Amino acid sequence: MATKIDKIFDSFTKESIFKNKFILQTNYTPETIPHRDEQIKQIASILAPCLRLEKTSNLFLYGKTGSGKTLSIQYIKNQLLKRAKKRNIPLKIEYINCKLRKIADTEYRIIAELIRKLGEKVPATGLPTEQIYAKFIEILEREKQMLILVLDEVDQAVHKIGDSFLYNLTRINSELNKTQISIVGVSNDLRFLENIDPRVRSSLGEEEIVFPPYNALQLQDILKKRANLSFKKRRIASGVIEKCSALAAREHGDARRALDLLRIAAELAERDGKKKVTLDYIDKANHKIERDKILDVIETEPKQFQLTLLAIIHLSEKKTKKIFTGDVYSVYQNLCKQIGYEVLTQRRISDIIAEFDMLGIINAKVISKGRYGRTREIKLAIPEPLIEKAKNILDESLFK
DNA sequence: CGAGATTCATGTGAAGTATACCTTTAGGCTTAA
DNA sequence: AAGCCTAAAGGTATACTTCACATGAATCTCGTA
Repeated sequence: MATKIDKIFDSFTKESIFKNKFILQTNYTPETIPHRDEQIKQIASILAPCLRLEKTSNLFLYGKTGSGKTLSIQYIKNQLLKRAKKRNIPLKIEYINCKLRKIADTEYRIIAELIRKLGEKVPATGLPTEQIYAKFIEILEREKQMLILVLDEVDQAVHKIGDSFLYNLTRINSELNKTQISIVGVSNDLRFLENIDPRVRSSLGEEEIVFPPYNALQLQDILKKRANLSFKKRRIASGVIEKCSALAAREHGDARRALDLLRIAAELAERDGKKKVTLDYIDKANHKIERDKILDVIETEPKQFQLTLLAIIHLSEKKTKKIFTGDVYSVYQNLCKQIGYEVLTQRRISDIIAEFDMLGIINAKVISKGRYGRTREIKLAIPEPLIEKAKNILDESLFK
């Protein structure tokens, strides 16, 4: 045992593959952002007036995951803040990711989170939403300033809670005297603005910028630049970068995916005590990412959600037949009785199943079986080899 | 045979309920003058 | 009398339930050729 642990420590104290691992991590904002010059220029010119404390147009950014939206807006945020600081301009830019559950997935929570970012405390519940807005406005009115509000993944929030909060936000300017507020919406869904309140659409979509996916060559370029900074010399076998790019390009040009692949591959190689990242580690990394992503979601889900998922897993193991809501519900009921959990109604389970669909853990489609009614046709979207692990996690968290 | 009507199993929206938590307020107790 | 603490009152957000109506194609019904 001791020797095993020694080995692990050895591989870490021995010289590392990395020179600076941080550079490959997802929250790192690089000095330059290749292949996004056009977009950055556009965003910059749209947001520039805020340096003169003029209200800028609201802005909307579209693009698939890993196409550089968040990165670009963060980059510009930093640049603007740097300048603002130098010249003492009261500019604030707040970034909120609307997808985060329990943090920013209701109107109340979004505003509350915003207030917290501005450095004030608000209770998690109990206040009227109206009052939260009032407090928000009050904070803004304390001094003359410019606020740019970045709402990442707004489509998620709107899908869950509707677009009224966007309307309220766009309207808030009319209640402000000293401060002006601009909104930058970020969305993965290209058709997002089509389905929302026209008033919001015209206000929020004053300017729109599309981020096209990176192609394989661009991905390679990005990876090379980052790899040079992040790795020591000659630690990457030939073809590794190319393979990462190719895999990520297949996933609609997701640069984040490409970087994760490279970083995790290197971590795995390092853990094995290797000095070079070779091609086979890319495959391992690919599996690991997929696994971690799914298992992590499963693990952090609330109990009732986990029970529902377990019911679906049981069903998908047993029979190859299609799974319907009714089946899931009866298995779920049995599970609840078995473990001694409270049984929720089918209405609620229906919603929970819909949420799993959104998360991509399952694929569910509403179908009509004619004479035999209407239901969701459910398919588990967890890769075969992961199902056992998923089950273990669920058992672990439910049965103890 | 084909057009409508029917039917089933559940989707889906609206309104209601329980719970946890917040602020306000009134009363009671302590304290200092 | 002023100050402070506490508990009750009154209010909200959230997760869930209840109620009621909407769906939509397979199947049934029945008039017609």
